[in-house]
Amino acid sequence: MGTPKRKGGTTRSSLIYDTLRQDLVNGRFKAGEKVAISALKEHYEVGLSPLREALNRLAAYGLLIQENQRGFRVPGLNREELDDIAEMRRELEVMALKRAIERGNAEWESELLAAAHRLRRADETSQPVEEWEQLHGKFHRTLLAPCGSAWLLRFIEQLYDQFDRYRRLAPPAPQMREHLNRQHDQLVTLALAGKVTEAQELMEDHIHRSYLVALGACQ
Amino acid sequence: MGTPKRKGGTTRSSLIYDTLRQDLVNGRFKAGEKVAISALKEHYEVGLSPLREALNRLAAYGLLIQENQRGFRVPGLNREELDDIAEMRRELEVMALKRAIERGNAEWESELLAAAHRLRRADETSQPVEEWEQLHGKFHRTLLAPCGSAWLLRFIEQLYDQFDRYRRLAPPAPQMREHLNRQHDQLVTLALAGKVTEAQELMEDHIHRSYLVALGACQ
DNA sequence: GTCGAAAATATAATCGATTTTTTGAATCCG
DNA sequence: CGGATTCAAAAAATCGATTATATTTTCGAC
Repeated sequence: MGTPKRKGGTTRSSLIYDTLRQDLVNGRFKAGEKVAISALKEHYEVGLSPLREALNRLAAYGLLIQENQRGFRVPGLNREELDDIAEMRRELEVMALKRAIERGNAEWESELLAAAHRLRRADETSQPVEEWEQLHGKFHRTLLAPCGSAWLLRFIEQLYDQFDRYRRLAPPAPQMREHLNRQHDQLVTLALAGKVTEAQELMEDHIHRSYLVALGACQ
Repeated sequence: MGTPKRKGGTTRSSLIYDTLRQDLVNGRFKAGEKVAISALKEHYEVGLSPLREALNRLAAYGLLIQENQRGFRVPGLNREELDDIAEMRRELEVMALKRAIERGNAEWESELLAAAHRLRRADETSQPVEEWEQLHGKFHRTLLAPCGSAWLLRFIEQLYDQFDRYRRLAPPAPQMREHLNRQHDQLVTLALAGKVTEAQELMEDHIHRSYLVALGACQ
């Protein structure tokens, strides 16, 4: 019958992968630190096999560093790496934005407006930070989604995670944050109006300002 | 002493990863096919744990598709995907080439000449194809190596592998191949002369011609 | 014959234990 | 003392077996 016997088709490996990815991006592990596998095992109450599979995936994704025979380490935080990440994010997101604006359809416009609205509301009602982060990521993904390139989106997602490791660790900058929030709405306006160049310039500025905030994590 | 007691620090997991990566890029698995884990286990004479870790890495890298509770599949080959891969490769390699030319030093110039020479020689003496492929990859990596962005190089490497899945499967096109080989030397000349724009244009053409060859794998 | 349910089989995922390698401390010459 | 060497403890990697899930087959009712 209509029983919720719906199988999500999930696996311990994937669950722990998602959890660890979140925790790594959120800076819950000290940068540069060695990963104590058996401690994780205890902490997350998970077996060794699924845990190791998740760690292997995370290393291939770039959120961990794998060293043969000596396990996994959390990547360090340093300015040069952040420069690289921010620069690549800028290049790729600007590229994707152009394509998204040119290819986005009416359905996309609605979703984009909705995502921006939810983000704005979460900010005004000062929701828990994790809630806001979720909606923020969702907004940026929605904005670029119709760019037409699965690989481009994949790389951008990866860079976004890398970038967020720094940004979430940086000290709060309320004024800048407010400015960044306003830019989200401006991005929507320009995107819906089809103003490619202006939207691209705004995106550059948006990422640059975020970069300035994220820099605070490097000292 | 000079004893070859050099510790490679390798692991079964990494060995099987490298082997599988090679075999996947070389098209030794049918596209779209489900991966029979226990068959691989036998074939490569490896245990289940290291094998699964390697498969997880390959899925995160994009050479396999992981589906919870139903194992791994080899990605299919289709034109749209190839278009995406080639287009991204073009964008990113052109970007990297500019930076590499601007930042490459004398040491790089020597290595680039050497890599081009080895590639040319392998072609003239008709070495085994695997030898040539190795040197070809090495040449392209050397060309872009000093671009200064680890992430850019990482993405390019990934796309190169994806692209090669198609190219190596495509029927031979000796005439085009010869033209592509000449372009390698021209790329070196332009790069060493610091002619950024011309080198970029040549790179675009090079990737486009390779794309035309690779298209042959789609029918 | 065919559709659907239920048992049987095959495969994926996970566990617990073992082996291998690294790390860190203690020891031994020079 | 300093530097290498050995040994013990810790950690990583791997194995063999078990459990859970998907897939195939069988079987009975229509």
